[in-house]
Amino acid sequence: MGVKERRKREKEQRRQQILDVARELCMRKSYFEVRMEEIAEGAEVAIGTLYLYFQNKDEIYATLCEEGLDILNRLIEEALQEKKDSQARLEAIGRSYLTFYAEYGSYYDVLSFVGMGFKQIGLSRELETRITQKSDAAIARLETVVREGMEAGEITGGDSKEVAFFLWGLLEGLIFIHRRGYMNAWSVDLASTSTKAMDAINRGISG
Amino acid sequence: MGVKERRKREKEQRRQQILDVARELCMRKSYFEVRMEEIAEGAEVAIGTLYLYFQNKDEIYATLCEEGLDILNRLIEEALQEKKDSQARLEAIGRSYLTFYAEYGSYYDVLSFVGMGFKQIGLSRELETRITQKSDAAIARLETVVREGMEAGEITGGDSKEVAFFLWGLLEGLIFIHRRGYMNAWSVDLASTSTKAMDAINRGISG
Amino acid sequence: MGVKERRKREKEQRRQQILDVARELCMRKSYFEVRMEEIAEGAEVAIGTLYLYFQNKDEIYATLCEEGLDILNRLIEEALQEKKDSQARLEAIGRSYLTFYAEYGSYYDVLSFVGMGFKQIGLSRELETRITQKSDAAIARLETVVREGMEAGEITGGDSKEVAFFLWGLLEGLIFIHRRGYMNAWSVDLASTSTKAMDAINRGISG
Amino acid sequence: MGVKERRKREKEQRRQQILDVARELCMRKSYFEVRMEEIAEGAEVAIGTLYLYFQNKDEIYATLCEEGLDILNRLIEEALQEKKDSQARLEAIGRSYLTFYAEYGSYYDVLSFVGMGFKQIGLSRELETRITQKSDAAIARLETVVREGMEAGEITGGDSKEVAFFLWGLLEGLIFIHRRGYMNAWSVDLASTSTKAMDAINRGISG
DNA sequence: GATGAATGAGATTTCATTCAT
DNA sequence: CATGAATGAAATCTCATTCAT
Repeated sequence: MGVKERRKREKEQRRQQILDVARELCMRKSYFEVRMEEIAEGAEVAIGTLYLYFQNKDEIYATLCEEGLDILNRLIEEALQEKKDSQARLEAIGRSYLTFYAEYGSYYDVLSFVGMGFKQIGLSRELETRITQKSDAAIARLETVVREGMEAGEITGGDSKEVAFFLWGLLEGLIFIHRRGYMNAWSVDLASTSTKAMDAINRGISG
Repeated sequence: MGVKERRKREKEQRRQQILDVARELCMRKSYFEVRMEEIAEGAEVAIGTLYLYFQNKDEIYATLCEEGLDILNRLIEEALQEKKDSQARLEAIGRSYLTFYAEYGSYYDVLSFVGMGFKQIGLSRELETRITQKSDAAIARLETVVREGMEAGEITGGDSKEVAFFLWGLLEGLIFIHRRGYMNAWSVDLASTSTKAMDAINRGISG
Repeated sequence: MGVKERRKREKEQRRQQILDVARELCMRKSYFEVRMEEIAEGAEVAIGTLYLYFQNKDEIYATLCEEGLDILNRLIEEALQEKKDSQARLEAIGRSYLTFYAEYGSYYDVLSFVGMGFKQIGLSRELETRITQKSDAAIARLETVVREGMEAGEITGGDSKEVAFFLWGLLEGLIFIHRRGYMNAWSVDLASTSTKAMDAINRGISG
Repeated sequence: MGVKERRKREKEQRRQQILDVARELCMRKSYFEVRMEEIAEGAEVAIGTLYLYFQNKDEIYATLCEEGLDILNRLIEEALQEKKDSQARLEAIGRSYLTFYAEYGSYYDVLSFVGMGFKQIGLSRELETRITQKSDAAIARLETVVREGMEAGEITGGDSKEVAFFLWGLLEGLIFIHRRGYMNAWSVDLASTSTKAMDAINRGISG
């Protein structure tokens, strides 16, 4: 009985090991440049073993996306606990996203390809659906906060979806720029810049 | 006499034809997925011909980047003509970027890889330098406008570089999100959203 | 247990198979004309398999050179056993070289490019060093025999290196001529000619 | 009338120019590495022009061989003038060959491929015949000298063809070794070594 | 005669995936 | 379950030769 359990646990561990290595590699190079052999080597398994845990290379990638979205959604949910004020709630979401980028940067890089390259990546419909759902969940959460803020009269700006999108866009863009090295090149600090940006936006949309 | 001229014209046309096809393909797939054979087929030339016009695949890609940056910088410069007010100038730059994305979207996609994948792409130092310079020029232009606005007391927010970066980040992020299809999925309009975002930001940073 | 052993043996066999085919082809055409595809076909493996055993085409070629030099050096060493007289020793070396050409002719052809084309061939420094060393070993052996003969008063002619080189040159040249078909065209026999040449030289240099 | 002549002269000059460049290049790299474009550039003509003067790449190569053989035969003929003694005549031929290598080294490299690679090179039968004939002429001349020496009792060694071949082989081999850089590596001088070799051989075959 | 842009077959090399053990 | 050698399609790039001007 215990044997079966141990087997299952070991299997899950090995699966995670593979994902860990793949994520690490996707952080350093483009997905297209990561080779299955590298993943196998890093995870200390044979190439063939990768195919016991994942249907193909794309599924590994998609699984990373899913994991990343899970983390992001969890971070957002945690950050929203006990925050009543709309401004504070928005700021909490923003901070979650920056934390996600800072602490789970390898997931971020993977995720930034979602949607872009997915038309070309062969994925099981099931996995694609899950990713789309989780992706939507994050946006939906943000939009809800904005809408509630508007209903409470704490936020102005008309359409809650539009406001949600430009808040998201601001963060996404800052990270995009940082990731590509422009901030370092110009000696600009991401944390400071995003704080100021959030403040400015908050002033601009406060009711 | 005219023969030489015509030859030169034809050569330039064919070069453009190759770039047009390459740009179109880079828009639909990742750079890594575009094959030289496809470009050749699309441009109706033999594969070898591509190598008469460009040293290798990377040079084609880099040339696209350079062209894109030239267009963007021109659009920005044109938009800034006759705008005296800082708010108007910032808005003009923002609109230039959106126009660039709308009208030259295929360039945008190519450019969004700049910095990201460049470490892996083998480019002549000369070309790489040109691209970096042109990339910096766009940022520098934005920062100058912000700084002048601060000096004129029309803009607040402390560091001009930080403000410039979050303005850029906002636009970059909105386009990023739009490009990945989220706006369409949520029935959100890019133009409307970005106008509102710029307004909010302007309110937030106006002195 | 036996499985591992058998695998190793099979791998070595396949490696030899590839080298055999490559050597055969290098014998019939110039190295530059031999295509990887031909080698693969001849060895009845896929092209990709070649790259499992050798880093690239040049390494296959270099390995052939190394193998050839090993055989040559072994033949020379064997031939020198139990020969006390300088004349006999020189003759033994000469005969070794002719044997090498006769029995391992395919190696000879490969080796005759060493030094000539090597500047153009991209080799690992390690392999290049090994080849140079083994190449030098053969010459050094010959020179030693000549020098010892001079010290024993059995050989005259002044400089041992010069004498060693012209002995080597004689053999090299005879084989060169034979290999190019001139001897057959003129109905001249290599064995007979080289015996006479060695005799004449021996008379010319005997103390 | 003069126009036609000038045209013909110019054409011959251009042909020579092409051959000069090709020879120079064949000296520095293997024939297979020399590109038609390089030859065209060096000769300051268009690629297409090469094909007005030669049917294909191989014909350029073969023409170089032919020219080389012409020079060699002329040198030998000149050297044999007024030499009565067999020893002197043989020495004269040897010296011719060394001179040929020293002064027309670029031809030598080209010639050393004759016979070796010719099966693979597509040549007009006419040109191939001419080359074979000229190649044979050099050997025949040597053999004649040896035979006359034997008839005069100045040379011993049995078969004149065999003796001729080992004399030729000696020179060929020494140059072969020198050309591949071994003599330089071992600080051995070609001129000195070949003089000693000829002396030794002469002693060995003198009647 | 001269040009040189264009061709396209063919070379080397890579890597996701399979399958016999 | 795990292995990893083998596969072979596909990618980039080269270069002798042609042909319209």
